[in-house]
Amino acid sequence: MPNVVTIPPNGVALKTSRAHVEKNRENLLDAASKGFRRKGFEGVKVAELMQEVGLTHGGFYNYFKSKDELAASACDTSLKRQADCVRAMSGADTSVELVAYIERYLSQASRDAPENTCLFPSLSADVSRQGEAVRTVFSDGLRDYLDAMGDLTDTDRPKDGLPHNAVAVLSTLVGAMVLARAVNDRQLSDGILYAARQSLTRRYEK
Amino acid sequence: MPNVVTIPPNGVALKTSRAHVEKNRENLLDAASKGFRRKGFEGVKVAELMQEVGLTHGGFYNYFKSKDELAASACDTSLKRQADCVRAMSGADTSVELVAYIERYLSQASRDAPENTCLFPSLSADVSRQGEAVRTVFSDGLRDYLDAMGDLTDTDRPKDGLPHNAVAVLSTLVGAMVLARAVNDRQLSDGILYAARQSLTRRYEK
DNA sequence: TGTACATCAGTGAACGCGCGTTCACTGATGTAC
DNA sequence: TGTACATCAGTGAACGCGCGTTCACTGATGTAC
Repeated sequence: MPNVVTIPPNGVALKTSRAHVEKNRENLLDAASKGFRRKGFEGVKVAELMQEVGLTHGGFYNYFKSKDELAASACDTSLKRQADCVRAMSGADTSVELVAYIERYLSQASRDAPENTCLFPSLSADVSRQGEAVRTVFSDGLRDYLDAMGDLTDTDRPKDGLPHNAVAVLSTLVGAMVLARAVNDRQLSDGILYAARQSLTRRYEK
Repeated sequence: MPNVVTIPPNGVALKTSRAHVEKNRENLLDAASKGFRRKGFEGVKVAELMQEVGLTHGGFYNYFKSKDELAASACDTSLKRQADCVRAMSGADTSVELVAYIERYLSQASRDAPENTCLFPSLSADVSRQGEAVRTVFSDGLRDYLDAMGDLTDTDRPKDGLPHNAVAVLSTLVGAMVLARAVNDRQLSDGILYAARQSLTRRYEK
């Protein structure tokens, strides 16, 4: 039964097949982004992915030219969302929001749910071994993210340069999470998160 | 011509075949460690690796039970070397040595030569998706490394706990390097290294 | 509004390649006597 | 010291599996008239 969604994911019956296709594409990008973050680029299999969104593997190429193109698209979408999320924090008290962000970022919950959290710790190493398309998307996304974070961390920053504090903060966040995830030993992992959290929040509290 | 090394790598003729085997094993571990750091675990192929040390693929299993076991052994060896390297720094002026270490760690040369530098940025993400053997080796290695670095960064530290400053420093080092390597854009990459370097050295200079 | 046709999402078998691993075999090394 | 034998590093063909990608085909959708 092609082109039929019995129980549409969003609870609303899909009117046209064009909307249906669009929805499938979104589901694919979403499932891919989650999969990539949890399992890495090579850990995501095209056939599995298609099954996840209720299709068979052959149809994949109606949506993307290749797995590489999917990777680039999925990264692009997720990176944009991330940067927007940071930008949305430029509220009243940036210090409070920043500290909250740091604590959420380096929480045990985030460590255990890479598929729902920041791309940088889970995918950066993979990206460095990917093709130019993915790397370019990633570079743009990172620039954008740092720019957004710079509004919180770098009060007087150079016009064209990088927000240095944002770089330092993100580096610590990413490094701590990367190490905490690699480690086998719960106590060590928790300790790494805790120490990094302390170091960062001490700098930005009040 | 098995068991014959015409031009021994170290310039000294190998006396016995037992020494020969030992040498091959060392070469394998070394080549594997370098390969893993540059190309990731999946990027290293058994056949290529064996060719690199002048053997054919079939012989691999005389040395290791599996590719996984190689990964664990290679990580173990390299991690021990790393920690020793940090321990060797506990000289007269720790501050100077630490700053020099940071600057070397976050240099462009290090970024461009992952195969010769710290395992953590290049392999941590991979390790989190590896089997328990590798992860345990990695955890032990990281603990050891942090302990060594703690002697430089944490003057009064808790007996059994983690050296917090060491965790913070290493996190920043790792995160910055991971991001700098992922990025496609030379200028952005250099900027990340520079900003992270500044942030860290400012903290430990004098 | 109804009909004929083109388009295209979706299917699943098949392809082709890469790669970890196995295995029968070779020949050198080292040892027992 | 010399000889016979066991051991084992090394070889390369072959296996088996997984996976990205292709392709011929189906049938529903959407459009032209």
